[in-house]
Amino acid sequence: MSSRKSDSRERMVLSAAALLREYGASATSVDHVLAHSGAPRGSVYHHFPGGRAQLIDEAVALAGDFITGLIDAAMQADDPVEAVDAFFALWRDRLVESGFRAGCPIVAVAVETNDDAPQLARSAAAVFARWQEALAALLVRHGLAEERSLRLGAFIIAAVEGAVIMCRAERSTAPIEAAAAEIHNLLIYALRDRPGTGSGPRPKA
Amino acid sequence: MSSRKSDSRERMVLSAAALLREYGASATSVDHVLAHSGAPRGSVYHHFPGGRAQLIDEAVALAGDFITGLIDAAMQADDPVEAVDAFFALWRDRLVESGFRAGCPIVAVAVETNDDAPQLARSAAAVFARWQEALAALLVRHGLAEERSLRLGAFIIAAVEGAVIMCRAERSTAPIEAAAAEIHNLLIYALRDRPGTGSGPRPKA
DNA sequence: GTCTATACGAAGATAGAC
DNA sequence: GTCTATCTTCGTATAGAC
Repeated sequence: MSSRKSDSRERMVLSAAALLREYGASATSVDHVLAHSGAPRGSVYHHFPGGRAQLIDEAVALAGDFITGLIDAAMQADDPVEAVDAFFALWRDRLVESGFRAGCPIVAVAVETNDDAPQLARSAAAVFARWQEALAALLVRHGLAEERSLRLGAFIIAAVEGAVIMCRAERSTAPIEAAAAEIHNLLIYALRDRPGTGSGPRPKA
Repeated sequence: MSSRKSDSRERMVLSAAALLREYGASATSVDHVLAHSGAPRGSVYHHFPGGRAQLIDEAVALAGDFITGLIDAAMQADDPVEAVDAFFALWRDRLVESGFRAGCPIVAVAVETNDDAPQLARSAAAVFARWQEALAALLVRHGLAEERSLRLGAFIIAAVEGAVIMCRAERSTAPIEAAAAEIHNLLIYALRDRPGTGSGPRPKA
């Protein structure tokens, strides 16, 4: 090639995503990303002419795609209830492994974004929509109506995200385990009531 | 009295809470609070020797108490399902009235807080715990076991908070309405299954 | 693509007068 | 309780050399 491509750019986006997870959007400054990635300061605006906003935006897209992959993998389970259980377990493990420091990078951007960066809110919303569709597709495959499936998809994401915030604040897995157990119950009820099906497994205590 | 007490202090805490709701924790700077409240700059550290952290902390407590009052009022409904429906309606109305600008001030602090202000995470967690207890008390009064009631309390808060974040990002009430409908269903199932009770109302579509 | 240096503004916090 | 002035640090962004 005419010029050797460095990996600074990629490393910066990865670092930004990692910092978003653990420290939030405001704390994900250009300086911190440079320190975390080891990328050279001189090339920041060469790689990201849109400045910090572009960097954060790309980190949201990258983290969103990564988690979408995890969801898609979890949704391969035969039993839809098990699949959603696995989705919750994923987040619980992230919390525990990080000592309750790792939250959701998309939530961080969605919460801290204000009117002067409307693109970031749109990017976050797009990620949520993609996750919702992945969850809804699973439920549709198992016989639920599309409208109900989309509703449950949004609901599951809301429950996970809210629970992750609570777990970080109180440094405990209790909220996400409560959410997982209750979503588990609800899905069993929902799948049991679907047309043309005998009674399925009993809900948990 | 020996010295006339001004209301600058109270106004500053109120302004801080309002700014937390709409713009998040990082954007709730001392300057913005002063501009919003009209309080005099010279007396900030007279009223808040702990500086900005103390101001935010008091705003969390104030906003937390305010919302606790709203929850307690909603919980007075005879039917627990109606009570929780009212709780969701409360948040939905706040979103709509504010043009999807108002989120939850407690979540803002919980998400944006990092290791160098651990007290803020604790304050946020304390508010969540208080809300959880208020919701659980309602369910216990209507016959659910204490453990299940606390679990449902945490779950409902997680669902509300997650849904509010999604609603703000996509500027739509769909996520919180999905959460409200599914929690409604789940509560009907939970109350129907409680010991010594005939079948109650049917779940929504 | 990367370097150093720097401009510019915002934010938290303090000092000392009134 | 309130004022003005100031210090320091941090963060974004740009300039111009290499």
